[in-house]
Amino acid sequence: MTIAGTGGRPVNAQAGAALKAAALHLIREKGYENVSIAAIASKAGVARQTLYNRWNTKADLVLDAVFEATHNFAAEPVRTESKSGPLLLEEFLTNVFVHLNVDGDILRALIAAAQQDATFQTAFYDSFVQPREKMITALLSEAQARNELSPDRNPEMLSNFIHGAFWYRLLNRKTLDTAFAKEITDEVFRPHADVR
Amino acid sequence: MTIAGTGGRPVNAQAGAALKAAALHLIREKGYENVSIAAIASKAGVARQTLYNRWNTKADLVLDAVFEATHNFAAEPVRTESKSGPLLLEEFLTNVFVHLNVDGDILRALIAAAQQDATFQTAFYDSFVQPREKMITALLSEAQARNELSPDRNPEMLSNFIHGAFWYRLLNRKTLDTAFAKEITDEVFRPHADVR
DNA sequence: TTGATTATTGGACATCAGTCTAATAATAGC
DNA sequence: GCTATTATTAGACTGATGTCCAATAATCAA
Repeated sequence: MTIAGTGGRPVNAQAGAALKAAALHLIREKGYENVSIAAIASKAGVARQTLYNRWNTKADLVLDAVFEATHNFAAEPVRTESKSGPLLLEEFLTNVFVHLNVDGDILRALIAAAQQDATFQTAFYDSFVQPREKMITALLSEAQARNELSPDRNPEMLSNFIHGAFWYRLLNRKTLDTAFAKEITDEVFRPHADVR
Repeated sequence: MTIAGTGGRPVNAQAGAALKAAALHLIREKGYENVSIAAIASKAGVARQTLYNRWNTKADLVLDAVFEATHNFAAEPVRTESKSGPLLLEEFLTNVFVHLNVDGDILRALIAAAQQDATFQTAFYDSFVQPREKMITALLSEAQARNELSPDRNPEMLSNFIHGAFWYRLLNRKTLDTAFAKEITDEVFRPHADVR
């Protein structure tokens, strides 16, 4: 443990921003696998070590970059008196799918990286996956409170199903469109028999 | 295009078997990411090029090896007069989860490899993913024919949901146990209101 | 201005995947 | 036995990741 001394050369914030921008630009152009760390550093006009000073792996950098660039995607759906649970879910999923049709390849690469690097896995889960899981869980719980969903159903489990449904399609490169958003919604909010 | 001539040194079948065995052994011991292709070839007592003569990547080799070693896992469920659709599904999922609790790390690595290599992705999907998807689709279609499932539900979509549910948990390293198999089954076969 | 401290840089280094090549080995047909 | 053919082997080579290091640059405190 070193005690932080005073002074010292300050971190160059521009370098970090340039690295994120370079990474996103190159990866959207050539694809995640075809962009080397050296290429990103070079395009950012920065030494390779500077990148490693900030992130452990390419995945950590890209997670940061894509998170920053798309924080408005898959945002908390805006609740309104007039919007029903099914409508909110369908809109949310449609938004997510729009994002995935743009950056789906990057997300597939990040999911892959998470399988190969336990440290990145928890970072990815905590900062990206888990929050979105909770958004849908909350949405479903509220729908349950409004009696749009049977009280004996488990919002967490349903959120698991919902995310699984489109992860599976994303990872197997099947289409994610509005029709699929509707199918998921219909399945979740399918009219059910009264319990006993 | 070369026309296959007669003669020539025959392929050494033992080399292929030794490579598959070495790969499985090393990977189960050290983990997929910690085993190099050179180490597999070395353990098999074979030149590295011999491995490349048979498979394009480590993933292709391991897919072959794990497929061969576990073809009895996730096998077609045995139908019986007395077994209901829910029971068949729950048993099937329980079997799959037993397998995943043994070789889940390998499958996560293969799913990751599929995201990084389009050629492997189709090989993996065609030989491994798709057949299992169809098993569950068939199981659900039969249940539908026996009126255990409403005719307005879509077995293919449900199979997508089911696989997604446990892929999602597998990829996020959450537990896959008998309780989860039951939860999936209950959700799929949940009593529904009559249509209209 | 000087000294301590921290960031950045450029380069070396080990390891790995994947491609390629020349030499050698094992077969079939003659 | 001889030739054509194909598989195997050992090794070289390129490009990539990740680690390490010494030199230099930029700041604070005195």
